[in-house]
Amino acid sequence: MYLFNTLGRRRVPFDPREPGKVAMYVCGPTVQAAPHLGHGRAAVVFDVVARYLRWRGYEVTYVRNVTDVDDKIIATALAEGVSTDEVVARSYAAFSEAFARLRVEPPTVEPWATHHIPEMIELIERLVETGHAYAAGGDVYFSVRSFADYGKLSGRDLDELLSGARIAPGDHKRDPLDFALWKAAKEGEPSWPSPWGPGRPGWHIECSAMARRYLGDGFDIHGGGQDLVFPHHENEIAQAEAATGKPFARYWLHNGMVNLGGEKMAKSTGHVVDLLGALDRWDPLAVRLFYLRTHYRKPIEFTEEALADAEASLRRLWAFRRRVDAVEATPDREVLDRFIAAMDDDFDVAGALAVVFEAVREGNRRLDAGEDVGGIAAAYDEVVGVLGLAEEVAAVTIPDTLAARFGTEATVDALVARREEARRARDWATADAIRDALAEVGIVVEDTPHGARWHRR
RNA sequence: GGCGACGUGGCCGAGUGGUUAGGCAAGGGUCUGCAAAACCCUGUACCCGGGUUCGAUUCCCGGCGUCGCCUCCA
Repeated sequence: MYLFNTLGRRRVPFDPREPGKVAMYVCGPTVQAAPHLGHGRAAVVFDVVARYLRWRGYEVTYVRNVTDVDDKIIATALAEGVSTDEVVARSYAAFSEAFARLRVEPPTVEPWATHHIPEMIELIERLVETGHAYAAGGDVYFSVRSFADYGKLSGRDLDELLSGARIAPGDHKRDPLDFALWKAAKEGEPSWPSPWGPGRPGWHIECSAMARRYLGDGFDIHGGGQDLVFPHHENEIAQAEAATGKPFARYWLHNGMVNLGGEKMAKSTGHVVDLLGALDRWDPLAVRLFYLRTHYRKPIEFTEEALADAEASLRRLWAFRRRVDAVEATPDREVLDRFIAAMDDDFDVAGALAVVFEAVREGNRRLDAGEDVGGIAAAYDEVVGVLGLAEEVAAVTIPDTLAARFGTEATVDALVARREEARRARDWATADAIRDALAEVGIVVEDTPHGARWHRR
């Protein structure tokens, strides 16, 4: 299995810290506002990474944090005249709902920043003790120049960074490159006691502290959006490695951005497509497929056509599976092997999807020929399950009035049977009327040589 | 300006030194009461200019273009 490691910018063999086990940490959302399409991508991408690794037999510990203390949360609360807790609760609920609808499995651990202040303080203390950090005016800063490896992830050169660096008013930095580990409390802000006085953690320290808390040093995979490479992940490495002298994370994976009109979606500029809104408008799994059909490291452009396209592709997949009843066969080995070959190559989901579509075509062909498709259908269930794209078969209820019109019970099966009866009698008018009536309540009926089949929408 | 990624057929999107990716859309056909689904057939694409090579979309150099990071950001 090969991964593209941002650290080193190369495709390298994946070799976990402990055989058979994978420890991974992914930067989760700052619960400040409603999620947009970009947040969904990161969640789905790493969901598939975790699902796939588990499917391949690894015992995966997946940690995805929640950042619940931050400048913008405070600003939003202030602007709306509500508590920060309220802003956090509202945003967290929206993220959770969106992720669930995208069929993102919950991580093994979902640590909240504010529940890990002691771990952060401890890490900061170690940095101060070892001379990598200094307190100034109630703040504590990381001394970037004290960490020789600074820039190794993002490929930055300290002297070139200088031009962009700045010291904001009120900072007590000794060097413009330094960044805050701890910020002294200001009036009306949430704060916690610390050796440097009341305050709150800087953004970067939480991830270093929580990743170490749950996964230890030298854990396997650290993921996040490409926009976090610098400075966030660079800083995480600096803090953790300066404090411990040990490697922090071994493989760094970064997902590409979701663009809108050629430009990255960004919360700060309001240049976004609301995620929950999109999930209302399109099938959530079509949104999931929209994310998945492009390699995770590439940017994707949001367009309505792209979503419609994904929906059509999904329907093709699902239509095949509906043609097959219960599957108890052994999954087709070739399909599985080709799927694995694609996924093992830095999670080439697009390539893996091609395998699925080819299997579907072969399956349909065999069904048309009256041949057995058990192995293919079983393989389909395996791989589509790993990708989280299987159709959800929900219970269907229809109004009694509809059934009454055609003199039958209020079940889809009863109406379909009634229609079959009409068809046998060559009563096309009744047959079509039933089909139309079912269509109005979202049921599609299709005739096959072996009788009618129906499905939702 | 610095660092990095990318540029594939109507659209989306993998991949490869020389044999069909795949999806969507389109046209033709088979099947079918109609419809839907499905299957078959149809498109020889890889930014531009050099170079390496028997041969490059695939490697190297240059150019053009797009995007990301360099400030909060999935």
